[in-house]
Amino acid sequence: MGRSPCCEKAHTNKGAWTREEDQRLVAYIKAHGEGCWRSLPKAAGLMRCGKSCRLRWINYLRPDLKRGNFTEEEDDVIIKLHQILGNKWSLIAGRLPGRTDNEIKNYWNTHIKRKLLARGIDPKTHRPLSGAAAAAAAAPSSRPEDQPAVRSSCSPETSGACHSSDDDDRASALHHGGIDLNLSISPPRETPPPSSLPTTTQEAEATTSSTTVVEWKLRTPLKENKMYHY
DNA sequence: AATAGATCCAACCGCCGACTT
DNA sequence: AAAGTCGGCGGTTGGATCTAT
Repeated sequence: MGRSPCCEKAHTNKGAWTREEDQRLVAYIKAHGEGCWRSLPKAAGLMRCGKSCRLRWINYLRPDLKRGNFTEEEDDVIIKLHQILGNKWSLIAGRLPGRTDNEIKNYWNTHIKRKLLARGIDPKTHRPLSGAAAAAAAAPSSRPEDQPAVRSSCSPETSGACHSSDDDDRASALHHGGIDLNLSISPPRETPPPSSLPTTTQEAEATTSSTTVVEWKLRTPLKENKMYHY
């Protein structure tokens, strides 16, 4: 069946959000709450697609976001959950308060894949790599991006079946992988726990209240929010 | 200092399932 | 039952930034 576009593309902004747009979106959601994303842009005076507003709010402006570098503990949780759930980033994010699916997905693709390869573990199956592959992955000069299976873990022709085959592998991976699966999964929480440690002074201040977080985000130029892990 | 290549991540795209008409 | 709407998800991309030469 045909499907109409989610918005009038000719009259919507695209690309990076401006501070003013952020302010409008935050102000609107503060006043009216989340929901009805389709009508939100017009109501909030934004020339944006509703989907774009939702994404911006969920991935960046939401006051309960943790932000900052991932901890070793979070790394382990992500790895273990990925072994069980596969690329179900939203489910994984649901177990990591303050983290978004997009953030975890990016972090997986840029850091954890590499980390697992360095350990000689296939990030897709969580099984030990074959000898040659492991050697290649462990070689200092070989970056994970150079491994075809890494850049596109699911080829276009297999993407549909990607998860199911993963799921098949996953059960046996529980026995073959070198990962401790003693993971106690707590129910998803609505708000971040008090132990959500900020990683910067700014964040430490920001975590004092949701409002403060939003205000800090709006004060801070977009690119200064970028965090690198060198 | 210049610049080419590598890396990171915010944002977009298209698809899907649930729900409504 | 069919068609349309909407929110949500995962994959991908483009541009900014960093690093190496």
